[in-house]
Amino acid sequence: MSDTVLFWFRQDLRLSDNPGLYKASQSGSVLPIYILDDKLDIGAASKWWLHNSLHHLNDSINKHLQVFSGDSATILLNICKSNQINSVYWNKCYEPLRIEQDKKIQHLLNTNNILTNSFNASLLWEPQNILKSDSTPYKVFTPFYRNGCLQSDIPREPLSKPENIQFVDIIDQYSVDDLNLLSSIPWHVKLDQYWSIGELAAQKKLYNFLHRGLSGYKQKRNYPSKNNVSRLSPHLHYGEISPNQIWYSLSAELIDQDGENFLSELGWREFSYYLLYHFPDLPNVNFQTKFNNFPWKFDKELFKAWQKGQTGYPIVDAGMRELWQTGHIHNRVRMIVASFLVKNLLIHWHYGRDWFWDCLVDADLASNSASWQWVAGSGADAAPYFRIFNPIIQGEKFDTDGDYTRRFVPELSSLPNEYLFKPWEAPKELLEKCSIELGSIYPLPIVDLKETREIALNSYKEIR
DNA sequence: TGAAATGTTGGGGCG
DNA sequence: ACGCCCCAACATTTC
Repeated sequence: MSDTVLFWFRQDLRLSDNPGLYKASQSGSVLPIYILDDKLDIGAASKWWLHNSLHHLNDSINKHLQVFSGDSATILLNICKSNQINSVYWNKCYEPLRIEQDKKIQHLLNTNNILTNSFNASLLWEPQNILKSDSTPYKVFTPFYRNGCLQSDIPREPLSKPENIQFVDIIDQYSVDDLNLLSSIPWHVKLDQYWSIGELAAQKKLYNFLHRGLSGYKQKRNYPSKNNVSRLSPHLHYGEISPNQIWYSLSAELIDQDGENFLSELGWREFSYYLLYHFPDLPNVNFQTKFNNFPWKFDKELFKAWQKGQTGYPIVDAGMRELWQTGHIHNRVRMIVASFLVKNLLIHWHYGRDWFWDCLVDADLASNSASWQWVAGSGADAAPYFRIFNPIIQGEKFDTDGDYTRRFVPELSSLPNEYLFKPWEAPKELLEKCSIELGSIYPLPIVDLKETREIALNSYKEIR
């Protein structure tokens, strides 16, 4: 007769390559739980994903998942006490709030004679292990990745799914639906058609990407109408797949230029978590403090136009509408819409951060914070502030055939490529022929690119 | 993982 | 043949 141990699912909603679950299953019968902690801030689209992911997880363990909501520490202690459990397993999270919480939980449980066992299941390299020779953290990606990560221990090899886990149940618990992760307004139903959720879906998506998307990745990943990006980010966020599984899925012959480039994107994910770990203010505070004096403007109407995809710049609007419709934006287009918000509308990156947080199915504190700071120019190893994307040129360059823009801005679909990214320059007759009335069916540009670019550059001069 | 301004070069038209 | 201008094409600098 083995003891019952508790396994606490968090951002690791999978059975394969799950070090905590693997160990737990070797130590006794497993009580698998999920707690929706009331201190966690989760965006609406991400809640939708979580709702579905928990259902998939529950199905994969024959409905043994026990679900709770409230204060993690209190709940854990209560479960352990009322079920005579004296050992708890979980995989670590690396966000500041979690780190702080976990420390307290560990202390609380230990002082109640309950053992705690935690593992790394979500990072290839733990942030505290990668430091410069002067034992301070890296602040630039390339040396972090090349000299730090790649010269350090090779990533842990993925574990198989534990066999024959003995699950135990308790009575009187919530079901996944009781967590109320879905909004009562069914706005999220539109997302259903775009995503398959859960561990199996993540594995399939990786497999498809390796066979159909990886070849030519380095160059083709910049084109939003091509299928050369993995779209694994939401699966990674909830740990339906581990970075280790992705890392080791590239066999030696796949590690060419394209493969290296793809793996380095995992490196950027590591870098974001690394920065967040060493600089816990990253989500809120400019990494480069000189940006604290930047003369941001805030115009509610301009911001709304950006959110709704009504800026009058087709590639920007396509991106913002992709976000609203699908919960996702292609990475190239993320940079374009973000640059437009921060450098043409001169709106603080916090506003963009918050909108993305609510709308993205892959909303992730580390990646979202680091990436907005990158675009704004305020981050570590960020894009220089004066690098300002021109949405016309970016559209012409990266959506050459216009397929992406036409898909999300259908009111312009009959416009020839020549004018697709600058419809206000099209001859009157052509616009009429295409039934496009600018200012009603599609907006005129809400700001002038040249003018706002000048203001942005002059503002930057002020803070230098 | 920029874009615009400025500088340089070289071919062709022309007197 | 030569100088001059124009300007596209490319390179470099600047923001």
